[in-house]
Order: sequence, then structure tokens, then C-alpha cells
Amino acid sequence: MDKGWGLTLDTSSSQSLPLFPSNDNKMFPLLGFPVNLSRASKEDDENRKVVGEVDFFSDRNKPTPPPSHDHNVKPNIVKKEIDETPLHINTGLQLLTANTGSDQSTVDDGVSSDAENKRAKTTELAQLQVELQRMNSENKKLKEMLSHVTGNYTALQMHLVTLMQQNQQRTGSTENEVVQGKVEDKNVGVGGGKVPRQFLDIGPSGTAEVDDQVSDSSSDERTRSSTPQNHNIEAGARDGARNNNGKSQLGREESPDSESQGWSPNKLQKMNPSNPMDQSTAEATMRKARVSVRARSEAPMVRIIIILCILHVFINQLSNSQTKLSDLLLLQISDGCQWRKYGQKMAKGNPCPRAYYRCTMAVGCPVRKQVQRCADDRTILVTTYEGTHNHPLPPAAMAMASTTTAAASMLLSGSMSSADGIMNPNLLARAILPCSTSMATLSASAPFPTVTLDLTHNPNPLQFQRPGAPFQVPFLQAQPQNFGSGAAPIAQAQALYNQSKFSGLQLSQDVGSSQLAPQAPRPPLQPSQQPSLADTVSAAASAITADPNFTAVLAAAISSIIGSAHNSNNNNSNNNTSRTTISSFSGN
DNA sequence: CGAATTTGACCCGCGC
DNA sequence: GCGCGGGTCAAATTCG
Repeated sequence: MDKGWGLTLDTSSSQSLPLFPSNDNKMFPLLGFPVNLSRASKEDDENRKVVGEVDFFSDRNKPTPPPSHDHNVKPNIVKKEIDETPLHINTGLQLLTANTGSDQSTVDDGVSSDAENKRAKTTELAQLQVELQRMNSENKKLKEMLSHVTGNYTALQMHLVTLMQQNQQRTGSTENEVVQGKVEDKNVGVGGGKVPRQFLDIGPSGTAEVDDQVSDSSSDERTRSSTPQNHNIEAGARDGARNNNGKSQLGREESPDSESQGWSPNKLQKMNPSNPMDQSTAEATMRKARVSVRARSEAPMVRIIIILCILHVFINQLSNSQTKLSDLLLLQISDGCQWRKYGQKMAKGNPCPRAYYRCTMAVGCPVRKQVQRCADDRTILVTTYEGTHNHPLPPAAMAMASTTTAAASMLLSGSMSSADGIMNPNLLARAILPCSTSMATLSASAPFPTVTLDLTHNPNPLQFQRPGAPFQVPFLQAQPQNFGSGAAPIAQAQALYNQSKFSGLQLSQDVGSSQLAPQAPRPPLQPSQQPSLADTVSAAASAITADPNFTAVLAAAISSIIGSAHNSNNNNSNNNTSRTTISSFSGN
């Protein structure tokens, strides 16, 4: 208790903030650090109160532990002592010191020991005050860090918009690189081809250009479909699902002809502004949108969580979602819903069976998910969510629902407003995760528009951070898809893999154990050439995993993230020290 | 014994 | 029209 005045105050907080929380634990230390900080500051304000109320001094100094009833009478004793003792030491915090010298001290202590005790208490009080000051200063530092991070995110987003504008001005030639399948080729001739345009509604600057190219009806449609907050979108889809439930349980039939089928040019024509969709169609389409999460089932949870954190920040920023980060984390550990398996099939081109699950938290909930191991790398599980829950969700599930709905709504708002949204899916992907086009992609070739959040590999080390260009986000460096090919995790990640104890992803349980294919050997790891955000994240994860002293590691993680994202020449001493700390931690 | 899972059959859309 | 593949159903089976 005396030592380790770190970020999270004391042992009580470290105990209450396990590294990998269970579902009922609402706080995740690393990702919830804003909350943590606020708590810290709050505690900062309450420190005096705490010091004044807790009786750990009496426990420590008293030769014999006070009987249980002493706690009840303590306040009286304190007052009595202050009033009666002629000596002394008016520290103002003395309430507790008086405790030991009460009438009961006559039981075991003499007068001389009483004086010594008081002296010792005074000394301890002074130490405590010093520690309090230290804590306050640390809290200040943390607050500064937090504001720093917030500022960085804002700057990053601004930079994203700027870069996208530049990208649009240059050409649309690189736009199709991220798209899977051939739809892009078809689309080139459908809605005007590769017309440079601003991405959807990412910011005010983008709307004008969009409006220039779409009809009024389409903009109305887009407004209807994309402007509502998540909850509205969910509500709309929920209504649609309810209507569907009235007709059929599965909702397959209710969907009008267009949306449940492929995205052929004809279908795209139907989506055209000239054929504005009605509300029900939009809702049904929303429900048909899918969000696919690729995660390495044995990947260290910390790494996945941190990547999720980054994903979450960008998705939430773009969708105004208010989901708590910690909730999102919990959901990846266990996505918060109850699922019932209703089928399993062998899919073409993949030796691993695909399992079908249905949400059973409410009768008639239309949400489904599919779980399948990746054919290339069977350690990777692909979980695809479809639909919107028609019932209240626990926080953890709410996080996933909110985030996936945000991604899906962005996707669909683009596809519904005009065909160009499909034409430039990589823009959408970039917007969802601007730091790495290889981590969030959109597949328009699938029967349903699908956002894929890939948590299985690091982005290109050169992508996020360049020397001398701290905010350079290389949107122009769209990379071809290489899912499952193993994009050279860093050595620290390798160490993390080797010592990973956290392979208990809920995802890994989705496919029955009897169906689990033998795990493919891990791709060889290569050292990265330059530090990237993902490297830093992995290093932080390594540190967290390796070292129980979480507060110090948390500071290292925060600092390193700040350092890699900001990397300015502001002589942030925390930067260097934190990196060193990480290295030493990861080296252990 | 009830709930959950398995698994073969069936339905549907799409391409040829 | 037929075959293929994805998705779902529901009886059989397993599990707790």
C-alpha cells in the first residue's frame, strides 16, 4: 500500500481492476483510463476524506488490533481525545492519531509509549501528506496526458479529413485496391465510375460535394438513413425487425427483392437516387448489413483489446456513438449476448465448417451470427454479425451492437445514398479505421454489404508513423488484402504469443471443439523496421502481460501511445522513459 | 428431463 | 430447368 503510487492510486484499485475483467466488471484499466483518471482525480479530491476516515493508522500503530466494537465508538473517541489531550500537535488530520490514545490505551500502553506513538504518528502523517502531494502531481500529469491524447485524436481526425480531401482531388485510381471481389469493376460503369468525391458525412466539408452529385431525393434518403444516431438507427431496424417478425420469424421473406440479393449492377440501379428506397427497405437493408470481426482466437487478449480500442475510437468518433470503451472490450471477451446454435454447414472453399448462431436473449430477435475459421490461418476466427437486436442489451452487448451498428450504418448510409458509396468502399473502410486500411475493409462483393474489422495482424509498420511526419496517415497507401497471411508481427508480439495465457476468447468457443481444426503453425515473425502504433500497442500489451505492476505499465502504455501518435519535439520526458520501461518490461 | 447441440433435409436464389 | 451453394429447420442426439 505504501509503495506503487501509480496511476490507480493504491492496492484497492489494483485489486478491483483486473487485467481481464469479467463481465460484471465495468472497468477495464487500460482502455478505461479516462474513467480511471476521472476517478483518480475524484479520489484526489477525496483523499483527505479518505485519510481522515480510514483507520489503517490505528491498525498499524496499535499493538493490538482494536476489538470490533471499537470501530463503532471511534468517532466519539476521536473527539474525546482531541478535547482532552492537553498536548498537542494540531495537524488537523489528527483524528486518527487520537484513536490509539483513547481510554482504552490504558489497557496496554503506558504514558511513555503513548508519547512515542504520537510522535510516530506525526511522522507518518507527514509522510502521508508527501505521498498525497505526489499523488496529486501524478494525477495532474495523467490529466495532461489525457488531454494530450484527446487532442491527438482530434488532430488525427482532422488530418484524416484533410488527407481524404487531397486523395479525392488527386484521383480515384487507388480506391479499388481495398475492395474485395469484382463488384468494383462492375460499379465503375454504373454510377459514374470513379468520380472523386468526398466521403459521406464524415465532416461538414464533405457534404457539399456529395449533395452536388446526388439528387434531392437521395440526399433526403441519406439524411434519413445516416444522420440519426445509433439508437435511432437501431430503433428503425428494430421496427423493421418487428414487422418482419410479424410476417416470418427469419425475416428473409420480408425483405424486398433488392436488398437481400447480390449487389449486381441492376441492384445498384435500384439503389440509385432515381429510385429512392422507402423506409422499410432502408431498415431491412440495415438489418442485412453485416459486420465481420476477424480475430485470432489465441491472440493475446491485451493486444486485441488495444486494437479494439483504436477501432472503437474512430468508429465512435465518426458515428457519434457514446459507447464506453470498456464495454466494447468486455464484449470481445464475451460479446454479451446469448446465442444458440441452429446450424452448421460446410462452406465452399473452406475445410472448416461454418456455424450459425441465433440470439436467444429475446424471442424473435433477428440477430444472427456466423462463426468460421479462416481457411488460410485456422487460428483466425471470423465472426459475422447480422441484424439488430430487438431487446435491451447488457452493457457489454450494447457496446458491440453500438459499434457494429455504427459501422453498418456508415456503410449503408453510403450505399443507400448513392451507388458511389459502394464505389468507394475503401474510403469507408479508411474512415472506419483510418490508421490502417488493412484492418477495416468493406466487401461489396458479398451478398450483403459487409464491414470487416480485422484484428488479426498489425498494419504495415511504415503505415502509421513516419519519421518526421508524426501524423502522416498513409491513406494513399492502400494495401491489397492479405487476410491471414500474417503481416509480420513484431518480436515483442511473438514473445507475447508465446507466453499468452489468454486464449479464452469467446470467439474460440463458438465453433464446437469437435469441429476445431488443428491449428496451423504460426507464420514466421519478422522484426519490424520502424515503430508503428501497432508496434507500440503490442509492446504495451507485452508490458502489461509481463508485469504485474500494472500502474507503471499503464503509464508506459499511455506514454508510448502518445509518443507514437504525437511524436512531437515537445521534449516529453514521459516518452523516453516510458519506452525504456516498455522495453525492459517486454524483455522480462 | 429439459435445454442445447448435431446433422440431414429442405428451401431459396442464382448462374449456366 | 437444373445444379450448386448458402441458409434454415427440425428431429435426433447429447449434455448437465
